[in-house]
Amino acid sequence: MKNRIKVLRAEQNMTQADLANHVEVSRQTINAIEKGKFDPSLPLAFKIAKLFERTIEEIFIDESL
Amino acid sequence: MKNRIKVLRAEQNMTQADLANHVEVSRQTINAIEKGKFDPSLPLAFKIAKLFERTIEEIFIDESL
DNA sequence: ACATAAAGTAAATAAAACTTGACATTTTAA
DNA sequence: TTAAAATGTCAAGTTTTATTTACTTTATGT
Repeated sequence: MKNRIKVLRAEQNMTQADLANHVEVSRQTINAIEKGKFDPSLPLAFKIAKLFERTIEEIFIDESL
Repeated sequence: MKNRIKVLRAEQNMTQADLANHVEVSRQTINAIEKGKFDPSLPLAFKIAKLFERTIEEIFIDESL
């Protein structure tokens, strides 16, 4: 699963730590998600989407056929 | 987290087992998700959304403030 | 009423999200 | 150019929770 978190962060001049604080996870969790090391839980995906005022599918790109 | 899976299933005359087969999880997993006992993983949420040709937010309703 | 399909639930397991801490690399900007 | 900030990474551990297996109850149709 890929995602556009990095660009959305950039648009808001937001650091990984900033985002982590806002959605209440560790900085490393954001980093790992951003790098595609694992997927966020659905609730966390919603939190992130809400913060960026986007839909989940606008942020996360499902790569399964 | 609530969801509209039950109605979407009904619209398609689909049983929990049918849906489970399509998205490759156990029937009980669908039942538990449907009853709100837990949330699906993000990949599973995408699978379900794709099957019903809906967006994730059209199916899953985030209740966090 | 009876057989069967469908749905519900509990307990156990498996899996994966998430944390912590530490350190290395890259970017920023002063 | 150098210090600080931001990012990347990795191991190891915790903990949450998704998912399964097995069993019970309810609905459906004949």
